[in-house]
Amino acid sequence: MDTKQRILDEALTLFSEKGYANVYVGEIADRVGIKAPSLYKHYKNKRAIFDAIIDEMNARFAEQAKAMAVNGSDAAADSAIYQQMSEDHLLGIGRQFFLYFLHDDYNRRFRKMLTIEQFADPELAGIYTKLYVDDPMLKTDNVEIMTLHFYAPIYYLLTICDRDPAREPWALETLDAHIKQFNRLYGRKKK
Amino acid sequence: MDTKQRILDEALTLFSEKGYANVYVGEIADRVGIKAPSLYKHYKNKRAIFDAIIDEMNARFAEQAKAMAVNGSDAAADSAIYQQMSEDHLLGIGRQFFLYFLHDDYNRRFRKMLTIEQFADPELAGIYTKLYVDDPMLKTDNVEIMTLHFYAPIYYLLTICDRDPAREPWALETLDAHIKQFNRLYGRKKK
DNA sequence: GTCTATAAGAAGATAGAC
DNA sequence: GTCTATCTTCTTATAGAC
Repeated sequence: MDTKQRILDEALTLFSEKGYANVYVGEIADRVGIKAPSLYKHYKNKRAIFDAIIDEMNARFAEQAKAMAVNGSDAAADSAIYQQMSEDHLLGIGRQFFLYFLHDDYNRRFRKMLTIEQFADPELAGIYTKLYVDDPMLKTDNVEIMTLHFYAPIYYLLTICDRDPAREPWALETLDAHIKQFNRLYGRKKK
Repeated sequence: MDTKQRILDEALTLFSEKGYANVYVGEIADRVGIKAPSLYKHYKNKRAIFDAIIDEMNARFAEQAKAMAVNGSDAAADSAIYQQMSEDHLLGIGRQFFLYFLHDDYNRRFRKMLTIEQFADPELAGIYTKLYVDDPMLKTDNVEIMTLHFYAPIYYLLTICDRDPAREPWALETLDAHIKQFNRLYGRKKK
């Protein structure tokens, strides 16, 4: 990875742990293995590093959305989507989503950074809401509440683990129990 | 309100909007109507203001918990608690909880401040988890998932409104729809 | 592109008069 | 308890050599 990208990477790590204001350029430079002034050959100033992270993220998620769009836009089938899935399939989807977002380094750091910075910058609040509210929710027909009932507990468990990673085993148990119960309440297929 | 308390109040407001590091002592002093150095007659340093907020919060919530304990510790009845309630009663509980936490100034500001600072300080993470995970959850018998299904969507809607207050009307509609659906899935009494 | 040296400014905190 | 003046430290950012 080139220096310019490594700066972004280390900066994101630090921002996600301490927040933008608590991270000093010298700290980022240290981690990259250069001195602070060298960093200014790659980025105009500290804010430009932050903005570059946001830009990169927007690009990544746009790409992800494009890939999703292939199979995710069949609105007519939405209302039946949960009933048609087997419990095992639902469990798989839940676990996959949960573990991916929890452990994928980029997602985890970016989510934590947004959590910290959301109230200071309306643009960041908008990005957060888009990623964790608007994008995941199926709003067609009457499935909005069903999706809320499926998704909100998963989101809730995710934020708990972000705060306290030691709770992950409990969260995974709870996640499974949640989805089984969800399937009992909403589902038709039993296996 | 005396100056010492007003400092706490203005500091909490600022911390909840911008985070600890982005708030300057001079800014707090300005809002109180004094100069920064005067502030040091009331608190040893900036951190002491923050700590005093945490202490005051701990005291408030401890008191609140004591009041709750009078009627909230009947574990044996927990498993039936949701079934025995009418839909209107459930709706009332949900709305009351949601609106109180959203609009009570102290709760709102304190929650936002914790959201911002949680990753920088394990103690704050612990407080957040205690307030929004451990305390609200009934862990007795098999009600844990049922409570999760009732509570997680409410918590989720709360965080959305913290980020974007304009979504409150939508959140209230969604809240009602959630609870009605919850009651349909879990409840027995219909009115 | 990286370094050392350093400027420029911000922010926390203290001294001492009133 | 509040003020003005000031100190000190920290942090961003630039200058200029290599």
